[in-house]
Amino acid sequence: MPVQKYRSLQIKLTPQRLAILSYLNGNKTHPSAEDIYKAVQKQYPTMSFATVYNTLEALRDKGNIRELKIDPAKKRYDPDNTPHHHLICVKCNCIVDIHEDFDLNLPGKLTRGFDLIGKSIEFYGICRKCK
Amino acid sequence: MPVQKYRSLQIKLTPQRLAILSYLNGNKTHPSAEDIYKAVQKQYPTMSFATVYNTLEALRDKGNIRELKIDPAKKRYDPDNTPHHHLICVKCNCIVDIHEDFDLNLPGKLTRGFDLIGKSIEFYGICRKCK
DNA sequence: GAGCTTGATAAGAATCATTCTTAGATGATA
DNA sequence: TATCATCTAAGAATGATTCTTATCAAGCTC
Repeated sequence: MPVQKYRSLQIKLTPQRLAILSYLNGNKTHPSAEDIYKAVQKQYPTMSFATVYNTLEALRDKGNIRELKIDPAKKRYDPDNTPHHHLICVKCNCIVDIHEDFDLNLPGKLTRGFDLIGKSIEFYGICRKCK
Repeated sequence: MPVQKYRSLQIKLTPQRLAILSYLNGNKTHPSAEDIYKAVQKQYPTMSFATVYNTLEALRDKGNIRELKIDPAKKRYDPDNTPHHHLICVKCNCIVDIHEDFDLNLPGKLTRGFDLIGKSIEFYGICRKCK
């Protein structure tokens, strides 16, 4: 596992954190804290939920992962921090990435004095499995 | 209050429900369950949280309100069920409606076998107050 | 390398929004 | 008005997340 790669995160690299980073690296499944806990626990049986949450919070604050507001029941995390959008199944809540750059700008008269930061588009539908 | 207007909802119209509907009618603030509870409690001191949730669930299932997934800490409800998007302050979580029809289509090759239902665009920024 | 300081970990308690349960009350309809 | 399905209220239960506390480890300074 390329520890080097994580140096730039500027957070202390402990074995638990490396295990979480390794699980997230290249992961396309948008896991919840519980998903991550369960996966990493196999390797570190003493892993605690608090460590998972602390690490995710640190990574989010460093801009390394995105916290998704898609599932009202729980937070989900997106390790892919290139700009992209999501296609979500309204039945099973599964999420698929959409790597397409939509040329979309908010007309100046509608910004209501906001300093704009970004945008996010969610498409809703029913996935193949749920049909 | 136009009780007539709510007949089409096909739900039993009790005083508590009418109070909730009246609070929601024309409301542009995207309230949480707690906001609604607090507001309606003034009129009905015996109102319970369960009634608020039950009513919101019924209204949502009838398509009369939208449940917003914008705030990870709590559900928020949008009484405006005409198609529109949102502009959200990342600091105070305030939400402003954007009534602009963006011509936005997901290319067929990206649908991954989903039956598409709809889309939702969120713009993020910092509002005038929070600057 | 020893000691120090800061931050991380583990375990469980605490919190908070939401959902469930139950018994009793009320609206809708004929 | 009688019937019945549904609603209400109160509080318990749930479940994700956050907080607390006591250790422990990493990385710096000397």
